[in-house]
Amino acid sequence: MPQLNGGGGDDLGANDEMISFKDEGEQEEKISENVSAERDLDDVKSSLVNESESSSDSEQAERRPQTRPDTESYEKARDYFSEALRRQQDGGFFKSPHYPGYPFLMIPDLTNPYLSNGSLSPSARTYLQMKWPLLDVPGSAGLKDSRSPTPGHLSNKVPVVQHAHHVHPLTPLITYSNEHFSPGTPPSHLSPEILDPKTGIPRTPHPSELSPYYPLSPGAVGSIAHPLGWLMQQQGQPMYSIPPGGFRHPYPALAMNASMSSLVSSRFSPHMVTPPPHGLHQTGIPHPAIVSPAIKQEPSGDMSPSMHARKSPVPPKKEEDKRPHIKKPLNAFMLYMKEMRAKVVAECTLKESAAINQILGRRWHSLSREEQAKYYELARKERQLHSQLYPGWSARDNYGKRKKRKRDNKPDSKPEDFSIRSKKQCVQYLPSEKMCDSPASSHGSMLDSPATPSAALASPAAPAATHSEQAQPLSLTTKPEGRMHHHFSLAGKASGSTSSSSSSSSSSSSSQPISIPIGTSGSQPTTPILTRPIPFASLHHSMLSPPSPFHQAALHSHHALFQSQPLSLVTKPTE
DNA sequence: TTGCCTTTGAAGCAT
DNA sequence: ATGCTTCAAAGGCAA
Repeated sequence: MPQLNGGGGDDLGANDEMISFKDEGEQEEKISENVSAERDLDDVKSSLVNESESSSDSEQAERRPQTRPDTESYEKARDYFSEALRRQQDGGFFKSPHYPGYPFLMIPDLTNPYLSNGSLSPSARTYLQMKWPLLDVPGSAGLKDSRSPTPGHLSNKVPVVQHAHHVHPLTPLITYSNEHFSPGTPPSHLSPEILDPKTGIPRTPHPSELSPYYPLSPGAVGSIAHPLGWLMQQQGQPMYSIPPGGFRHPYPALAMNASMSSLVSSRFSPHMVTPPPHGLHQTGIPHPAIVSPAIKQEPSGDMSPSMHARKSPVPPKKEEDKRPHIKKPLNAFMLYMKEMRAKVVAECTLKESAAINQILGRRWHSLSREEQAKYYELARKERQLHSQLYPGWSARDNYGKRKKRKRDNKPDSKPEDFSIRSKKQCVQYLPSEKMCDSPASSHGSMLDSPATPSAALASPAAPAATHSEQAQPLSLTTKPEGRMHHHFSLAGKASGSTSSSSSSSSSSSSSQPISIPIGTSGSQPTTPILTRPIPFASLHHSMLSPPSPFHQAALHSHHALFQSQPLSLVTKPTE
């Protein structure tokens, strides 16, 4: 029932494909997925790569024959993957926790839908599939830092080792940590130290600095770090070493904290406070979210991180921002990306994030509400955790830290620039996407997604499911033209806008923005900027409680909007 | 070496 | 209240 989609109806059209895909199709999906994925990738790639080389031949050549070192590993991964699939089919894999990581956070919430349900939603399976295979990959081990604890060691069974690019499924929760743990990362005991963003040199923060961000004592904070963080980290970044011991301990604590958050808060402290055994992980580790840019850049070198970090005396540069850079919590899609990226990467040789992200975006849309709901909830939890960890933090703190986006360029960039940038015109691949996952891509999900989250918020566990049910139908309706739902904010994004304009212009579309194949073919043209019909958020907020009615209403409105002005392309004038 | 590209979502800011 | 902007991850690529 949850998935009305089955009945989906017309709208599903797009969705249908996807859904079917996922559901039982998973197995098939895998198979087909590989194919499709490759195609998608190829398409994307070609598009991205650009016009210059478009020949399919070349593509193929690229794919297979090339035996890049990476490729090999990927290949292996694939093999494993296949095996994994088979196994899964057998059911073996399912047993393991869907989200290995979740448990940590969610432990408190055993009831939590994610975990609780033994049954994995199709998507969940997917996750596993992806994850496991990768995890298993022996070859990948090589990638990882030798120092990293052996997989077995780390987790019972969960092979933590992944391809360098692969992120542990759990990562999401840990996300904060990624960079943190980079090789250069200071030893845990140093945790209190904060690297200077610019220099990368560790410095000791003033208490005052910390206070806002670290409600807990610094040490405490370290303990807070997401347990998985370590795992994740290393996965992502081969180098940073995971303290062998560090790992486990923290988890429990973390788990409690994270999920329990408010409830457990009291407990929380005690755990945190606990002195770290080795000094590392528990206390020593800075929360993942706190990142110093410098760290990232550190060459993953070989040096043991600890040595490194400490090396630099830390000339406190405190000036500008003393505050450690606390990253934003990942949103649902980002979490999804983290998980799936590995899979996508494994499926094809493509490594470009841009291309991969496009694919992921499509897939995201193709996910069923339930599946998406999971991520939304996860994201919600993550935000919650984040807020707890960093009560004073606000997204705005990070504003301006990230280099500037193109936005800066925008002004500069004139039409000409567009052409330049146009390198990736989305439009190009739109057509190709056809197959892809998602025609639906843009449209339907948009509605859902927002909805879901809200629902989730309303009631963490239940809502998701419920919501999904309702959402699905709705989404169905919405579907198509909807692409627009997309983040129109893109308009805002300079890049998007610019490119879009360029693309549109190139394709001639400013006038016909909609040239985009709405339903099937098109996925989202990044280029065209659509106007957003209704702020979902607002709707949700207001209507959290009444799900169905609300959704419908929302849909309708969306629909209406869409139809009325389905895609209004906004060419984003560069400012 | 740095930033772009690309995706969606969340949050903040501006109007 | 609405819309726009920035940032989150990630990794190849371009300048």
